[in-house]
Amino acid sequence: MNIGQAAAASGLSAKMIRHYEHSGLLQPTQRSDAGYRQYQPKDIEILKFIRRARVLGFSLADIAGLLALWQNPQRSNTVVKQVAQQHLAEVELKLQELHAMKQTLQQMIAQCAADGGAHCAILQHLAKPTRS
Amino acid sequence: MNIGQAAAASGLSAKMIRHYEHSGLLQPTQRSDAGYRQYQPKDIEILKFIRRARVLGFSLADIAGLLALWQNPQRSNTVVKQVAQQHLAEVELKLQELHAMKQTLQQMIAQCAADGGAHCAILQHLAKPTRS
DNA sequence: GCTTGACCTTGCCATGATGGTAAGGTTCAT
DNA sequence: ATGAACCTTACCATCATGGCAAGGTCAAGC
Repeated sequence: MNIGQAAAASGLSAKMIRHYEHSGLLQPTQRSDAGYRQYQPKDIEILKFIRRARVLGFSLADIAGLLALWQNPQRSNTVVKQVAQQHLAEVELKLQELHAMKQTLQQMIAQCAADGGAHCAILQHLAKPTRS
Repeated sequence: MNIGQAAAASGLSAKMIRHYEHSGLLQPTQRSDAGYRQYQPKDIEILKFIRRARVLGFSLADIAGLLALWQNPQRSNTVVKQVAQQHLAEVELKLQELHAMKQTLQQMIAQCAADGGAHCAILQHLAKPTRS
């Protein structure tokens, strides 16, 4: 299986698969005589694992740790849970920040007449916020 | 007023103020004989404007546009509102994505025993998700 | 006057995950 | 044997920010 097929099968881009290998997240694969990377079904499972973790927002550094735990029969689920909880905390923090942005933006937009005039509540707020 | 004081007064870092000038967001300021940037009270207001817009998550490109509108007496608040609405839409999109991550992470974490054993619902989910 | 510390200058490199592009080699089907 | 579709490496770009290095400047105290 060449990298293009591995990419299609895993949902990653070929570009990223090469990048993951280069940055140490993946073990270098076997190569064909011409130097093409060869992927086995087992490799595809690893690529899918990475993709799912990326969808959940885990960093590549986190994923490196999760992959090592996954492949270690002596692992402790306590460690895995800690990694996930730490990431969840970061996600929740960003959610709060974005929520605050959303609230303020909505208020500003609601106060803007949008009648084509020069008076603008949004610019006013940015220039000298009345509150928040 | 030197850049350090301008930074303290505006809440930006000196580094970023230089960067904004370099990237065209800010007009180059006057310089002292020694080449130090000199900031007037009016400049501080601009810096504060930028900082407030950054807190709301506007990109530097957006802010360049907002600044130009702010300083244009012929502006139309319709345009300003469009910029804000576009940005709000992006914020809401990211909120949705993060919310989905949070949901899945919470489910995975709730299913993880964390008893120090090797069995791990989190890794299981990443390896072969049952659903979602 | 000279030293010292706190400030300023420019310029380069790094982050994190991803995309693009370029220049070249391979495979396969026609 | 030719062309399309694939593969290879290597470099550059994004976006906003921080860090570091090497050097100039200013003000206060001795």
